[in-house]
Amino acid sequence: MADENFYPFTLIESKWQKAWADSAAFKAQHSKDKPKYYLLEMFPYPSGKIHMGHVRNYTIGDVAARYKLMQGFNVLHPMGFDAFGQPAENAAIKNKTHPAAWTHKCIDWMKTELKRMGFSYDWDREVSTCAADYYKWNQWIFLKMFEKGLAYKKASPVNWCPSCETTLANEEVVNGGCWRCHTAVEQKELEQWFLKITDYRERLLEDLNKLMQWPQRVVAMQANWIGRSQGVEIYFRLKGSEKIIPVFTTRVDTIFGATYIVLAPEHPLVKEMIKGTSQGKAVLKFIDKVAKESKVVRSSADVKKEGVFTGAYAINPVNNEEIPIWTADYVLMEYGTGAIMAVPTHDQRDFLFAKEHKLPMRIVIQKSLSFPDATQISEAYEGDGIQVNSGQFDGLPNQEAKIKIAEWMEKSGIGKIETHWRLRDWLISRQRYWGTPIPIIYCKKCGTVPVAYEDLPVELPQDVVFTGEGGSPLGKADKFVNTNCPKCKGPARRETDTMATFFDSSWYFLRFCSPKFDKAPFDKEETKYWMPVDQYIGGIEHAILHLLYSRFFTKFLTDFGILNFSAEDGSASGGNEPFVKLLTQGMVLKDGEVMSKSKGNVVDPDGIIKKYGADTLRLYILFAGPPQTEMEWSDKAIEGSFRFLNRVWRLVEKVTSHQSPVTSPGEEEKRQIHSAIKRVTDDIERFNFNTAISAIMELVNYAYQAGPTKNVAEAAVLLLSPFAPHACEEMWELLGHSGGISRSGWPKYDPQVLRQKEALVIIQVNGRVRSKINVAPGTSEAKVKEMALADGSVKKWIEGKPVKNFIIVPDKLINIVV
RNA sequence: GCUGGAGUGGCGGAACUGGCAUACGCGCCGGUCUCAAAAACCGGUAACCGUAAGGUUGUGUGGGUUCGAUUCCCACCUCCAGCACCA
Repeated sequence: MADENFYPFTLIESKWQKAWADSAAFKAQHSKDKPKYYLLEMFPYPSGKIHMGHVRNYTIGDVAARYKLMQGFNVLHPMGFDAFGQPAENAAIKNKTHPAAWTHKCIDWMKTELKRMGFSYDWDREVSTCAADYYKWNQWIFLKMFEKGLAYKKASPVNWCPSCETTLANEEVVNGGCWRCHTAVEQKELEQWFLKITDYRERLLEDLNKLMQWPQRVVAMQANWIGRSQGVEIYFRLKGSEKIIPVFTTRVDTIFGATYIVLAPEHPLVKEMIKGTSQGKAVLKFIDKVAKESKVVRSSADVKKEGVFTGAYAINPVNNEEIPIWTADYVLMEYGTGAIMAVPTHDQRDFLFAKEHKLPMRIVIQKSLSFPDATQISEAYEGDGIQVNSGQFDGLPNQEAKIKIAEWMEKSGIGKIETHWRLRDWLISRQRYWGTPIPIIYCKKCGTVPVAYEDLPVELPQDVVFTGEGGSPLGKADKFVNTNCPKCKGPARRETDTMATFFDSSWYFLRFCSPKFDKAPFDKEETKYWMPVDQYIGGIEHAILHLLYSRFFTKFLTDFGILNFSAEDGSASGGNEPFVKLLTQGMVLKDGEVMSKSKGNVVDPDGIIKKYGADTLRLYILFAGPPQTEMEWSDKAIEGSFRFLNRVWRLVEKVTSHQSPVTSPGEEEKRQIHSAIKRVTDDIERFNFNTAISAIMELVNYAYQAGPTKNVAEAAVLLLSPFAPHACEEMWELLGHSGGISRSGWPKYDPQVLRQKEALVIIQVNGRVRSKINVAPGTSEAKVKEMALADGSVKKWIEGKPVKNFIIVPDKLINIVV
């Protein structure tokens, strides 16, 4: 936009982008003379264009990075691309190009766009996960895990997306569907590679306590996902047999109220126990029916619980009671032991089921002195109380009984105190081409053999055909598949699955510390200096997946002796927690909805940059609201940010062109400047960028009202520079400075200046504001009291009423109670 | 159901440890400049009563603590997000 009414942002922005690149202004170097600050934003998947979500994420990070740089920190602020993944493959099938070509084109374009935003990245450290010198180290890490038994292959039912034609990790199944295409996920029995993340479940849970500076909800989500539950595994015996049915419960205090047992329809014992009984046919029919139901339907809460009696009985080991064994769809094979003891009086699901099928009930926890009959109750009582009908445990509070019963059962050998976890091992095999080949060779003689370290990388072959007709494309690349066994040198076949891309992103923050290191995934000395990441910024959608996996990687790499760093203050991350502080930014909405092509409500950053410049876009996206919350994009409101930049520009013009006399700054002006410095500094520290910007606006408004001076202009430009760096560099130069604004130091405020000459004291009568008076700071209470009582409008309110009390907050407020 | 969060003008939002509710911006209204417009600059803008001075009400709802509550406590409502027949 070449309009004389507006400042020439197009020229200015390209000028400074070039200047920063030419002078390597943001190059990070290991140095001992300055404190380090590692600021990281989640790297993007190179889908082509950047969207407003990227703009917001990276602008938040850039302000923090530039601010820390001005404060004199040695800032590491890198950027790269999470470049493997399925969209590239889909694009290849559709456009008849190669995934590599498509990806590289996207990366080039995204880089151009990121540079156009003026982000202060050290581009010398750029990494792409699809580059052989990156994924080589994926393979290297995998081999280490294989050696230590953390990577293993096993046949098991796995999540299968029929549309993507690949397996999925549990973390990638969202509401029973594929996280990417939402197709309903099926179960399939396959032999697949897993990572033993369950070995780290205790530490992954325990160390959440160290993450004091993470959003609580992310910590809660991870704890939830890991899902520890403590209880007792109870051994019921099948009547007329030596077979044991283990049952897991967190409420062992209710064991004396167990009136029946329920097995999941898939439970292997079910088919065995019905052999030759009259119930056999009905049970088989039921099992068959459940098997046909999809997982989604079966787990929806409002569906009525169904089940049938198996005809068999179990012996409750605490009282040798015979209780019937049922099978029902509300018991899941995947959780616990696939069998439950049912206590209808103290579990609502059991209650509903027992009522429906007229099964017996017995109260064993009494909530008050009144003792309802089990036939009278209308719902299960799940709260605390006193044990009844519980043998030698009668009369104990149930929480106490829980411990005593568990200990007693363990001692008597009829149960075992156990901890159950929700977290499962991480399935990483993908039947896809565009990923890291798993460095394993299958030999008829030697079995599963790892590729030798010196033979890495196992390169992805380029000449592969993409038909989109299913099956792993690598499986059809004979040249790739057929190889020799590293051990016996005989003919062998390569693994044709590739790694899930979350493997790639689980350690890229370590690679950034030494992106060109060629002896290991990273240089231990460099990670020791730069790690942990001081501030990590990204979307909430990674609260579980990426953040949990990265924590896992950091822990085992430390255990392997490959990684070694400690947090400087020791508090946030006493070692092996990768991210000290986490900020999850909110989404950018338009018309109350997420921007999407199908809804036609996408605002393209490119168009905004053309119209107003990158500085305006940066400023607006931060000014619209706090970074953690959702923001509503407004085409109208962004003009306010543009107007403001022009207003600052004209302020600088006035100061430089009119040669306004350099007067020594007045008291009030100094106070305004220092107050703004304090507010902006405090707000940036807390990531309250929206209020930081409004503080600068107030300073500029003051300058217009009081008459602009060089002092005010310089302060405003310095404070604004992390937000609108191009315009501020230019204005800084116009104001007669050289050497770049990012090296000019962050302004400091003087608390002395902030001390006011006069304090405004609010006078309240009975808690309501009635008047205001100015007093000298530190005026005695007696004097203030006297002044308040003498105030005309106050007199009116206290007339004829006895004053009961005075509340005085020095230099701030006085409340007269009448 | 459990977990985490949010509810403030016409709109986005502010109020850091209880002390002037609505800063800053958008929008709207008025003015200055101009032949006119754009741009800019200045002023006004929670609701209600009042010409005004001034007053009353007001931060999802209902209670409580306090001299004083958007802020703390209790109960509830609504919305968002995550998990969930988890035994």
